[in-house]
Amino acid sequence: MTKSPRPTLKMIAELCGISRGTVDRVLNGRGRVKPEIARRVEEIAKALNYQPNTVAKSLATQRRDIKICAILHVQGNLFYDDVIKGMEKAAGEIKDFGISIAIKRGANFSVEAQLRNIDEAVSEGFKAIILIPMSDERIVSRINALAAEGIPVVYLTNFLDRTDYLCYVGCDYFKSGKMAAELFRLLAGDRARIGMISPPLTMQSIKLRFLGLKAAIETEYMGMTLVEVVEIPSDEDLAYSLTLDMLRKHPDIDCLFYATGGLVGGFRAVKDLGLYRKLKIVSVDLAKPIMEAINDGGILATICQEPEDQGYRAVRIAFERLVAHSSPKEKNFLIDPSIKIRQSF
Amino acid sequence: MTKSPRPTLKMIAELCGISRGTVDRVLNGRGRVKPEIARRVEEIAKALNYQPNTVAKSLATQRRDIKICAILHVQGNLFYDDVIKGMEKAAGEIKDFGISIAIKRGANFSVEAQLRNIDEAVSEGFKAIILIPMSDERIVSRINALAAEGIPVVYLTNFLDRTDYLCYVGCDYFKSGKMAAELFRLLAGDRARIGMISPPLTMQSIKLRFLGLKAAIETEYMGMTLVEVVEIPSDEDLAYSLTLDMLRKHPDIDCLFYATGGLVGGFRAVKDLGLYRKLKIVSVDLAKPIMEAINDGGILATICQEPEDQGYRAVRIAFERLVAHSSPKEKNFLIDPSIKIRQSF
DNA sequence: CTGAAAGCGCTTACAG
DNA sequence: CTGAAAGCGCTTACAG
Repeated sequence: MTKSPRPTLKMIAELCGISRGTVDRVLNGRGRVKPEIARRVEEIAKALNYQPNTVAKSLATQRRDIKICAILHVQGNLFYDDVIKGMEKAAGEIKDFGISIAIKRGANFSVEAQLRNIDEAVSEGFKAIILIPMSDERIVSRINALAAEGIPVVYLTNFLDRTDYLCYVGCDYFKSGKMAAELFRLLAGDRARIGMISPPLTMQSIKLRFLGLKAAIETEYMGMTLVEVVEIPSDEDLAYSLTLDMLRKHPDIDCLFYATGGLVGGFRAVKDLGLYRKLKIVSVDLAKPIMEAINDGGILATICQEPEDQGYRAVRIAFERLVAHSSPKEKNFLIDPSIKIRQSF
Repeated sequence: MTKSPRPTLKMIAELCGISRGTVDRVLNGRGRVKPEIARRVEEIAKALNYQPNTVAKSLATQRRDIKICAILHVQGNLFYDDVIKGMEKAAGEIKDFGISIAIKRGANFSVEAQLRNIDEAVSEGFKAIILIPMSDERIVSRINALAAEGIPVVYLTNFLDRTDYLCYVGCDYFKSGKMAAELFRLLAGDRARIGMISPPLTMQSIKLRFLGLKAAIETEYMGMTLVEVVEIPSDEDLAYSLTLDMLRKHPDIDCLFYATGGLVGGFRAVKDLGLYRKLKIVSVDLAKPIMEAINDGGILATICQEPEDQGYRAVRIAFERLVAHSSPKEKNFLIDPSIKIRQSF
């Protein structure tokens, strides 16, 4: 949307009466330039509002293959497949810039595996890392070491306090908790009585969702009750017995917020109690049993976190950092949760 | 995600024992090459799976500014502001490719203005056009003429039959109609009685939404009734009187699908009848009165069409055509409708 | 500390 | 019909 010819390195060099190499050194902080010259170059660059041409930049550096590493831990739902789909889409867009992306997968929720993957990525010369960080002290200090080595880190989905990172890309979990409250109001009325089944609240992101729901109930939906919150990992048998226990203990529960795996077991419990399609159930994400239950009327809505979009964004942000040395406008890139219902598919 | 060095024009030239210029002529169809040479070049290119480097391509053609024109007609809601926001985002990403984008706005729903804008764009040398086409014979033939001149057209939001276009980017309106049906089931039960207020059904896209709702009711929600459909433009006074008429005539209506502007007038009618917050109202898009009514509990949900995403996509598709000469994988790029509720904001 | 030159992978006059 | 050369805007050894 500009008209006048965009300023180039060459123009600056001519205006300063020096060579392009020197201008390049100044503007890219490659050192060894006489201070007064450096100052002059910077002035002129600013006066012209010089913006380096990223296309030319990339072409010039094309010989060395710059690599981004995405480190994911495996999980048993469609989530990561979609994240990867988004990453691959972005990869296609940036490959002509001489930037490629590799994906490393570690064992499910293993801190050791994640540390190992990070070490590998560094020794293999990756220039940026995309990571779903485990909430662990060792990861925290490893991340900060990365920052010191000049390797930018983009967090995906989960967030780590007290670390030096480039950007966090993830769903607005707090909001998704609040949205669950509103959904229950729409489905069951102002006095909904909610049972929540959640993954362990140790992960920052998971906890935020719970806090969102809680905050909404305490401040805006005061007629509603959060009857009980049960934390379970995605284990079908545990899900069965814990869901059963909760519903037996609280026959007044009319809403279930199923924010984790273990849905097959959970549904067995709901059915055994004759509550299937009676309880208003809202879930999270899009695993296969969720899709089936939505079609079947067992789940009324699910709150998704747009995994494909997350994967795509994370790569684009790392890319822009690498190619234009630019940091994202927002330190936290929060993707809006989206509500899916039966006809959404 | 490839390993072996990517083939270049130069490699092909060397393998064929000819110059890069000639290879370029063959691969870009610039003509005047001896057939047997052309054949050989094409063979080798295919064998190597040669993909031109778009970054280099763009740098080479940077001297001439390639322009994309987006032709919108003004409308009184936030929709176009968001579309433009998305376009500007894409514009930022592609400016270093030497491609810029300009936006022309015509009078609201004026076929003449749209034709004029198209003519202007052509004579000003735009290389691609993004357009919200009016459903009109003159537009149809003008579009087809564009195609003949080699100017690709990307449709936004609305779609035109029997035309030669590059891609259609828009919301899946049929699906959004079906989603409305499911929302009413969730909000009012299996026997919901729905009144629909829609913009004139002449626009393809608007009609699809209506058809989606109708189809859902006829095939899946057979207990529900579509009591009446009233078509009104976004005129507050008309909206008032027509909404009033409809609700008086059909006191059994318990759901309102407000798929157009004129909401301020419409709400006045609803309030005058004492039905505010009693009727289950679902709307479409995100104008200001909609936001207010959602916060107020007057509207329970609104089905949005992600205008920013649409604008962004349209530009990227035009861009990819211009720079890589590639057509999008899908002729129709349907963006999923998204459901927004009170806590979504 | 600085400049001249070659190169990234393509396109484009120009000459023949 | 074809090739040699210059150029797009940057980076990178290399020489001094």
